[in-house]
Amino acid sequence: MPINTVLLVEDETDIRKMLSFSLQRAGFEVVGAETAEQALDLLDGPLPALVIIDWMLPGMSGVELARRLRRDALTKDLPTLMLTARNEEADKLKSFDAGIDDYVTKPFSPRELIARIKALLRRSGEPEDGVLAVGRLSLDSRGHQVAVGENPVRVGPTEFRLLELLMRNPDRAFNRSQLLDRVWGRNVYVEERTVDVHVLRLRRALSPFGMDKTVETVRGVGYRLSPQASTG
Amino acid sequence: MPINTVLLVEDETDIRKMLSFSLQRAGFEVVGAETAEQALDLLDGPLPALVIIDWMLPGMSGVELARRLRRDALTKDLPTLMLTARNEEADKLKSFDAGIDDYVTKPFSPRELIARIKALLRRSGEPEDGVLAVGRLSLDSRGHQVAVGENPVRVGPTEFRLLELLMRNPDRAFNRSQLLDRVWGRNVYVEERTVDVHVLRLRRALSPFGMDKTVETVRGVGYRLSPQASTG
DNA sequence: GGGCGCGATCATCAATCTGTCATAATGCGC
DNA sequence: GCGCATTATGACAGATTGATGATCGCGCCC
Repeated sequence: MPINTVLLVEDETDIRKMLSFSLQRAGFEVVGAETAEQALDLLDGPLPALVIIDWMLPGMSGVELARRLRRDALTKDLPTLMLTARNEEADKLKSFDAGIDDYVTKPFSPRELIARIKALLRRSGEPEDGVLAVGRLSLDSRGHQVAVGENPVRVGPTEFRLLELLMRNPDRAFNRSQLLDRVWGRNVYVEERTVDVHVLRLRRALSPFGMDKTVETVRGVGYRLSPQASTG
Repeated sequence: MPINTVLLVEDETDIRKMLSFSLQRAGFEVVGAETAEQALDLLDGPLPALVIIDWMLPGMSGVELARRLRRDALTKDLPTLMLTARNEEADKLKSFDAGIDDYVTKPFSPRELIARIKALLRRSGEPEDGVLAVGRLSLDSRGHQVAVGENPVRVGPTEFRLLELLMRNPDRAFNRSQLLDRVWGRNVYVEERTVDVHVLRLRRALSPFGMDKTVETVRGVGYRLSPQASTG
């Protein structure tokens, strides 16, 4: 289930097909489910970006499904949108109470639905941008933190930027000049050999976790981050 | 502007008062603005949790205001809700296009409005009851109280807002400029180093409970609240 | 008017980071 | 194995950056 996937839980085949078509036109991947149970099964795999739930479902109701999603830590942040034929205040409140993020009443125009979906996705947008990971090594650029597994790793500012560049470009070798340009900034006069020292310091910080081999020397060229070597 | 504050941009006094009343009953602090311009001024200070915008405003329109909020890095994540007397599809689309998160048509019931507000805040990760918790540390934005376990912690107003921001964004590093913008408000001329002093005072208030390590220094950047370090 | 709480600055001290060098170690071609 | 080229490492002095204590001023309440 790719990132721009929408899980559509709707038992009526016609409506499901129609919606699938509209959603696909708008650039979404659509995965359909006919029942809440089937939806829950699908959610055991990779998560979609959003779940659209029909109010009336055979078996477990849409509201109950929403409630379950909200209860499970894994799915509780999934944006959800309720689809319903009824337009009653009580139903709306019940939906919101179940943790639904938005509520659309049939008949609705596909355009409105798309607009609402986009608004929802914008809000839930990209909360976890900036977390790079290579093997057990992770770097959170927003939080300015490096860790191996659960263990935080202390690195200085320069080593942080260096690692960040390398992690953004795994398996790519940089020569010292490129590293100076991109980590230190252009027009900064620093001896090329200085790079070596910072690579050393970075390796030293990673070595207690056996990840020092991850930053490889490319003789005659420079350095490279190699995901392979992480399983050292 | 405490965290559970709602900024209400509505030029008609009667409606503004009515809504303020409902919102306050529901536990929100309300700050009113009569024009988009006034709202923008207010948003130079500490940010509210949500902005409610009337479609029709004298001067800058509600849609334009929404668009501006979306454009500014500081306010682009603020949940927004549009209030309108019109119920036309085109308007809705225009609103969503301007980055509005939800859209409520007059006449609406206060209950529905509250329900939608709560749904929005839930999505943006805002606890509705105003109690944030990180480890044993808890902060009640409504009651303006901080505690570690059962022990209340005395902190000054500025330290409170600072902690509030950090607790809402755990594991995220802020530089001093961002902290000044979001805690002190924009266009407030305050020395960057002043942040250090308030961080110090905050740590000092937390240290009797061993929670002072929770506010971490990110050298060369600023500060970060780390749930990990709380188990000190 | 005189405490009092709070907030902003400043000066100073301490911790950490940085770039560079000298020297040891290593890899590589022959 | 040899010698050259390249990289790793330890040490260091200066420069940055953060922590801390003290001070000053302001608004408020008695």
